[in-house]
Amino acid sequence: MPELPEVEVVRRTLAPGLVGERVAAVEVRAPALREPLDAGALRRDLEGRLVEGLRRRGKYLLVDLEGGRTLALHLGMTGQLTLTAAGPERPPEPHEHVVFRLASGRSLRFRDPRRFGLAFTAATAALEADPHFAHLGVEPLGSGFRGRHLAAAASRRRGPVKPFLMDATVVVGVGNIYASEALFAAAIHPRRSVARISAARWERLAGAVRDTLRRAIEEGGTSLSDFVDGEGRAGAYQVSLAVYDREGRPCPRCGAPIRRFVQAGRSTYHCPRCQR
DNA sequence: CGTAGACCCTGCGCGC
DNA sequence: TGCGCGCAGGGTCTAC
Repeated sequence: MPELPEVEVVRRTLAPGLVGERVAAVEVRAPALREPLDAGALRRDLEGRLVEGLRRRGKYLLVDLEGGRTLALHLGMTGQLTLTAAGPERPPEPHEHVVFRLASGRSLRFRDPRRFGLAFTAATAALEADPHFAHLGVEPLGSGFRGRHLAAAASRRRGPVKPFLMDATVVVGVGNIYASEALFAAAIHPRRSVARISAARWERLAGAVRDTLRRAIEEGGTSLSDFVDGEGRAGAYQVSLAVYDREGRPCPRCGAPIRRFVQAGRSTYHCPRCQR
């Protein structure tokens, strides 16, 4: 579910209610997500501390805390981060694995049924060296992301362009939905070899990735089944999807039926007429 | 070295 | 209605 746009939407909707707040208590209710939760470290690094800022790196949400530590959260496939409303606290729902109680009386809830998510802390100043981040590639919405960057990364690689685009060591944040969507926008076939893409097409693809992600953020993200923002609201970009989850439906550009096939174990959607 | 496949986990929709 | 199967937006590890 959560690719870069969804994580960015969560960041933007959480920031007003979270930044400047103080963490009163941390309750760990499930022992393990993708990695075991270190309840002691979470309490030590968060309790009594002010939240100084909210950032994003790829699909990670970064909560900077007073005292030089940062809480890193990853939503995996089904993760949700929501702030409870002011007033009496509701009891935790199923799959709410971590509850961050705030001094205001509200709380930040981390819910993740499939438990592919992550929650851990690290020194703010040394985040880039953390094994979770050290290998990550460029931010697609940053100034360093151009066709040139993709072409350079591709020169050391083989194989089809769609899994390449989803490789976080190349560029971060592009998951299964937006890889299909960006390739459609750039009119590039997902099976095309990275060795057979011209400089002009790499430039077009980089632009398509940027535009697709930006538009999805503006629309509040894609809610196919369970994505919600920091206030519990669904996104709207699912109605703007051109190809993803639209097998058999007409291509919005030419009307040909959208096709689905499996690539590196994931569903890929494309228009066989528009994408070459 | 790079790529393909299995695997982690729960829930849902579908066909029978 | 109930059951089994396939599939799902993430990433990592192993085997080639």
